Amino acid sequence: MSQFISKKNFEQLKKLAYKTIKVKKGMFLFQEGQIGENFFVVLSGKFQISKFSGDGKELCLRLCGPNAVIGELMIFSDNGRYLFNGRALEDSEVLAIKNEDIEKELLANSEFAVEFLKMMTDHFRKQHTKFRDLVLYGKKGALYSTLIRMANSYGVQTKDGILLDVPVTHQDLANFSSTSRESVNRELNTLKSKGIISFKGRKIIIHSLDYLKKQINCEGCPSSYCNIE
Amino acid sequence: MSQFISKKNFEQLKKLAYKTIKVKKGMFLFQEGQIGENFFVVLSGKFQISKFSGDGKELCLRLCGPNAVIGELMIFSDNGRYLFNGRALEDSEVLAIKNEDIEKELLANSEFAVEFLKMMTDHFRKQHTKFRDLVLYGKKGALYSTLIRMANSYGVQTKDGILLDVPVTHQDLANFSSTSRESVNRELNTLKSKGIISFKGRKIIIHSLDYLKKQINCEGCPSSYCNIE
DNA sequence: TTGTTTTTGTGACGTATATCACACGATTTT
DNA sequence: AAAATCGTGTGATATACGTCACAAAAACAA
Repeated sequence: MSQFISKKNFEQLKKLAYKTIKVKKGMFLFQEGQIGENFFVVLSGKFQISKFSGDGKELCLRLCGPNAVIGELMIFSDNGRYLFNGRALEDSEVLAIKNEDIEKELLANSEFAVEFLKMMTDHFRKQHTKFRDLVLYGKKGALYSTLIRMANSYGVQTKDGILLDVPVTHQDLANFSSTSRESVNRELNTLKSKGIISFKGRKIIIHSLDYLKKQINCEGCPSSYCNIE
Repeated sequence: MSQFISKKNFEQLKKLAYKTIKVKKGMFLFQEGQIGENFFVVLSGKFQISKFSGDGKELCLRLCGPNAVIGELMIFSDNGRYLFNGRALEDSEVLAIKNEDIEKELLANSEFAVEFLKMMTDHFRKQHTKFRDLVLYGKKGALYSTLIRMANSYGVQTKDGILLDVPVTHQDLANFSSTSRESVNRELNTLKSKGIISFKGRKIIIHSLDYLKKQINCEGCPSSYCNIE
């Protein structure tokens, strides 16, 4: 998120914080439906942003490390309920900022306003692309989208391909793709047999990101949008 | 859309328009992927907002009549490409407003800014709920969601139930629900056999909106979000 | 009116994918 | 080292849903 905002204004944003919160691994910083008028800047640790579906499954949407802005960007909104869950995957620490303090700053500081609003629209656009992949390209598209995003966020270029240097299980990938563990397993193995990916221990190496992108018409999209953060 | 903004500021918004555009029935006012830095206020007629999926099918998201704001609310964004298609369902007329003129006004007029940003966040939230229904509750959920939204937008309370007083075919409902005409037909007929809905000519009467809402956990959501506009 | 087009209804069938069951290896705990 | 837990792999089966084919009904046009 912070790539969308200049260092100066990001510091300005952090100055608006009124407290820091420590969140233990596994705990929720916020949950969907809760009333809450804060949002948060991650200082350390890692958060998973998700929604629960009717039958109790968890759809994961983002994986957020330091400098990510989480919570909601629902400024000037009356009905301030969180749309998502934010759970710490590790012991973490965040800055909490009140919506109303952002609102005041927006009206007072137009340079900040421009960058903040830009961040907001870019965030929305990012979220939009994720839902698009889920809705318009089905389960397989959602998995491919997840792999591409993880490559953009955690990919390490090696001579062999792009190593997804993050510990994820097939179940995790399933949660990001609204599908089942078994289906992920099968699809990964067919991708492997096609030579698109391979495994190094438990981690995935992507040999042809292009193949994955082509399947979901993800041609032009810059990696600043197309990531998992 | 306009319910989120006061009459005064809505008039202010319209004053920023630099031209009016007539759009013939069936024509696109804008298409996804196109570069475009305008957005539009519908003066007359009706527009359908949609996206095309990989295999050429059309996912419909909104149905917009007079006073709706369409195009994008992507202010301060560099890469101004439309995310959606906007097609006229009838001969229509719109006001065109340049993003940059909104941006200037936002920075100059803080009363306008507050209301406009509120409209923006509410719009995001609305869009979010639509995608949520599509992703988290499957085909059936998407159909139920579409029926509920149409009830909130076009429903007429009669002694018999809520009449959806808008001409829609099963194919239209399928397009709004990312499913097939045949599936819509079957699902509508099972809803009918359960007494949830019935037909009056080609139109649908909903006898138990609650049943539909319960299926997709749509309890608290105010009809200002949960509509098709 | 008659013919044409659009919309709806329904059976048959195929595919995608969820689910269940269980095995196996790897890793962690005791 | 043994036991327990966790992640992965894979077949069998069930289900949801799309597609195809075609018929009937309704709406519209000539």
